[in-house]
Amino acid sequence: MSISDEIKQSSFKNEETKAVINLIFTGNFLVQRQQAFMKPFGITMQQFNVLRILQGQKGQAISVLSITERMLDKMSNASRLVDKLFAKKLVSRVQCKKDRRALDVYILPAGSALIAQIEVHLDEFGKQISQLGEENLKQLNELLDQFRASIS
Amino acid sequence: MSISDEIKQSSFKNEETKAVINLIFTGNFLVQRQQAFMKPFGITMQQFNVLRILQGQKGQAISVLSITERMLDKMSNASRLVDKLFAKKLVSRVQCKKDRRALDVYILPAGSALIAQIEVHLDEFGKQISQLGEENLKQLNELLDQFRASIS
DNA sequence: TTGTAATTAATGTATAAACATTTAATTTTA
DNA sequence: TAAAATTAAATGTTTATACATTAATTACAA
Repeated sequence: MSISDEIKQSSFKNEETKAVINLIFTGNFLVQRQQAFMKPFGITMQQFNVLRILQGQKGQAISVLSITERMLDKMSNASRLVDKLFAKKLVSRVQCKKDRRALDVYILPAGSALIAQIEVHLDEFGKQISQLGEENLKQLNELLDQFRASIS
Repeated sequence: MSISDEIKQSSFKNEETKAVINLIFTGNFLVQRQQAFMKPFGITMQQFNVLRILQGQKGQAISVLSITERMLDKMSNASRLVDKLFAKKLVSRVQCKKDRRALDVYILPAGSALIAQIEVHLDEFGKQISQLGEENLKQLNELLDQFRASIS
């Protein structure tokens, strides 16, 4: 379904406006899909994102600030997200010895297990997308990077 | 800045995963930019979006349901958005005569004026994006439509 | 016609986001 | 070193979001 049909708008002022709307719409679309994926596992997309960041550390600790830097949406509160994950016993956290302001956050085995479980589903999702073809995807990624770069 | 640098992730599992993350990130990026644009005008992006939908009606009335169908984020509550715009005296609403369940929502001159004012800023934004070139933008729009289509 | 289903919008509510402020610890600098 | 500035994380608060439910009206079917 083209963006025109999705939002029932027959024409756009110009290709730039259309791209902006198309990008926001597609981003929302993906967020909603991912949220739906996560829901049965009792976790939000943002929480999953944090878990994945921790997983990427391969056992090393990471501070709340570093988590924020790696998050897709830097506005959301990493401190509270870690809180939620802690409450679910998916992560642990201890005061950093080198800097007592900071927290060392680790993923727990239960967290890793949850990620693994969810990633099976995400792989299915990825397979569908791969229909687009590697070349098209690379081009898309490049255009997205260029797009953001065009905006000061 | 490439998506790798933006979220400090040196590599991605595959091009599909990278595209998903890149799309969500770029969507967020745009939403935040647009919100920042709107803020000085005392309006949110969602509210602006509704105003623009009403503007597109060229004076004709539109129901709350039809507004929802045209919205980028269909989860948000068009009823409450219209409420907010009504409180700001940017739109009017009257019970539809043909179907008393429905509301006829119109944009008021003050609403049109606000849109015009904000669109000057948005045009500046569009100019920056146009650096990408018409062809690239068309390709981007096409890839986005194909991308969504690839997902059942 | 009359009861049932479907549709339109509004409302209730728990949670999350956005953003500012606070607290504690560290770094800088006068 | 002591005061000021900066940094890391937590917290407070207002508003928005997600989702379910409700209320009113209309459409449909027995």
